[in-house]
Amino acid sequence: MRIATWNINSVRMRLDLLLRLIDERQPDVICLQETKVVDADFPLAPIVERGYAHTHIHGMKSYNGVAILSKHAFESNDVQHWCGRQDCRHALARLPGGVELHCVYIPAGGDIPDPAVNDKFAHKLQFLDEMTEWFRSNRSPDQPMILVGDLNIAPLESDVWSHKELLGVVSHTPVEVEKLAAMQASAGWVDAVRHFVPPSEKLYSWWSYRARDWAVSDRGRRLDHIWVTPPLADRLRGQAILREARGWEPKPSDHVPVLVDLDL
DNA sequence: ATGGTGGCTTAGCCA
Repeated sequence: MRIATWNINSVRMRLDLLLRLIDERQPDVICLQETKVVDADFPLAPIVERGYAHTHIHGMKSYNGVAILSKHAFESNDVQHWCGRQDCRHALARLPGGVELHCVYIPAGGDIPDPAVNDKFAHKLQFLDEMTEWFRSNRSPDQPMILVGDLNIAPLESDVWSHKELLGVVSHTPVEVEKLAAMQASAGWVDAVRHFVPPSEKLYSWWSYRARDWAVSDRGRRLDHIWVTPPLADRLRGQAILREARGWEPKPSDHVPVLVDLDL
C-alpha cells in the first residue's frame, strides 16, 4: 500500500497538480492538508473518477482543512477536535486490516516563539500536548497505526537548512522539538522516512514562497511527516519526498508530497 | 533589520 501526504495549499487552486501526483505515483491513499474549502465545494468528481471512491473530507472556509482520499473502503472514519476549536485539522480513518490512519495539520505557530506573547505559538504547543495525551490515554503502540501530515516541526538538525540559524525560528525551536518527541513517544511512533534515510542526510519537504529561487538557495525544512507504530515498522518498504513537485507548473505548493510504501 | 510570495476574500488574515 502506498500512502501519500501533501499540504496542497488549496485543493481547488492545485487540482491539476493533485491529478498529476495521482497519474505519476498512483498512491492507494492520499492525505491532504490545507484544502481551504468547505466540503460542498471540494472537487471530488475528478478524484473519484480516478479510482478514489472512498473519501473522508473535513474542510472549512478559507483556512486549514484535511482530507483522506482512498482507493480502498474505510471500515470507519472520524474527526478530532483540539484546543476547544473546530478548525478542521485532524481526520482519521480505519483502513482494511484495521490500520488506523491519522491525517493531521498542526498549527504553524506564528512568528514569535514565545507562548506568553504569541497566541498562535501557545495554540501550537497546546495542540501538541493534547494530541500526546490523547494517544497516551486512548491508543497503544501495539495497535497498527499511521500518522501523516504537516506537523509544522522539523525535528532533526538535518531537517533544516541551518540548525544554528533556525534554533530561534518557529518550526525548529527546542520546545517544539521536545513536544514533538513526546508525541512520538506517546504511541511508539517510528519516523517512516528516517527509517530509510540516515540523520546525516539533509531532507526537506517545504521551501518558502519568499525565496528568490527556492532551488538555488535550498533553504528548506522537513515539516511533513509519516509515522507508523511498531507493528508496521517492519512492513515499511520505501519512501519518497517529491522534491521536484516544488517546481511543478504552473503554481506549485510550498510543500511537496511525501510517500511511503507498506506491505500490508 | 527588513521584506520577500501566495491563497482566500476582498483589506486583512494566515502561512
